[in-house]
Amino acid sequence: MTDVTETETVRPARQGGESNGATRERNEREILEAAERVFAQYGYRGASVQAIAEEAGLPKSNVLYYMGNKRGLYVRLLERMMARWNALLDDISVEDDPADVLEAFIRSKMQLSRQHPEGSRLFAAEILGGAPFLQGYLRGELRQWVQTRARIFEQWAERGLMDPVDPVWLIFLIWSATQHYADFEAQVLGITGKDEISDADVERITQFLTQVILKGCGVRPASATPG
Amino acid sequence: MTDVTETETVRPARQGGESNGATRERNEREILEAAERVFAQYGYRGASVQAIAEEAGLPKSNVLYYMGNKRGLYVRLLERMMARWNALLDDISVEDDPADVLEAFIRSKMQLSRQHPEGSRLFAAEILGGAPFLQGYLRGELRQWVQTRARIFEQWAERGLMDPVDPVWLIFLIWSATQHYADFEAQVLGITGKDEISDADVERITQFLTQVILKGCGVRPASATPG
DNA sequence: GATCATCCTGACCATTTGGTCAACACGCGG
DNA sequence: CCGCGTGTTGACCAAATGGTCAGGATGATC
Repeated sequence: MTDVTETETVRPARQGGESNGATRERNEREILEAAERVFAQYGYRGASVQAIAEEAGLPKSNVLYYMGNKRGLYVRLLERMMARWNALLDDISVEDDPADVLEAFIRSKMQLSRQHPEGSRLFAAEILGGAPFLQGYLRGELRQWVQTRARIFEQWAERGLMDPVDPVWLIFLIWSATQHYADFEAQVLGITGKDEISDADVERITQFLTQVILKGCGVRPASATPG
Repeated sequence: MTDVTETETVRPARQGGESNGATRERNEREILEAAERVFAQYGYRGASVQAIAEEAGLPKSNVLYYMGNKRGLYVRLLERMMARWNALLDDISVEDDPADVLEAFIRSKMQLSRQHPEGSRLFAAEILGGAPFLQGYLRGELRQWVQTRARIFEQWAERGLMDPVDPVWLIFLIWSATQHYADFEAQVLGITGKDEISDADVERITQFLTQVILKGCGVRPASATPG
């Protein structure tokens, strides 16, 4: 044991102080990202803490140290996703232009799927499995949000600004059409033969959806040149 | 053995002959149904053979006896679902009326989601996880099917029978909108407050989607009264 | 009544699961 | 130098995982 070429084994990334909670912040971020990928791919039951740990490049014990347990980690991810979702649901009014609102709606929803595909898939997997953790959210906040919007759509219809379509199903239509490109990405890629969905594709799809849906419910496109 | 109230312990469902393969048929059907539910809810990794067996009311060993192993059972379910899918994809021609074809497309896809919600969710979960078992199908058969249809849509557009929208994205739009009511059923129920989606609901949704999508891509509704 | 094909299933196995815990590393303020 | 708070992690655990297998049950056929 005189030859000392390998005294310490590997040494962990960083221990002890490192000023403030920088370590915690960094590791938590890493773990959350990894967990989002794994949960999105395998669902809650199918994902293993071990797999998440490997994806994050940490020992399993370390993941548990930061996140407590699997369930807590999962819930935290769901809440983060719901927060992102809520963030883009700003208020609208009857006075707004339907075309503007619908286009913004489609565009922002599309961007959410684009910027957080794993989060989108995580959400989808949760709903697919019967939404065991999100029942409350669906029947509460989200339901309220939908009803508020639906009311406005109805008023637009009364004012002749759009066809009298069922507003709830219209919202579902927009959700499904936009969500599709995150959740069913594998299908989209397989069929189109692409190996990724480019920014340009996203823009074209957004315009396609906007065009078809606005026209489909009788909304006149916003006049780009007023007067 | 004169008093015959409980001679044999419990007695399995049925053993031995039972004429032909009736037992096999019945048990396989039972297992496939149960497995479809469980896989749909938890995904491939998350589903356990034990859970499937309990759902089917059989010992785990029995499930393995009939199905060989988990993977084989899963693949068999996927293939069954693809067969159902293919069954409704009859051929269309450029000479057909776009409105008829699109409406039939939406309606049959909606019915598929309706009649086999678990199968739909199973398929969705598979795609969500990156389609590890369905890569071949997506890049082969399904891709061909989409391209054939797309060609026809383009020809319709050239003939002025519909707007020149991208046909592939139109197909994705219809898929996503219809699939949504199976895959996101929990969300739909949570938000609408219903406890099930009725036949009447399905009919209304079908008509809503038909109306919006046909109008949205400039297809004139089929003239119910010719002349 | 022996043979056979089919069916049934408890016991068992190696591996993986989520989770706990004690031991330890580190820097800082006393 | 001694705690102390924070971070790290291998060893360990009971339970569940997918899968095997031997032993037995049953009815049809010869």
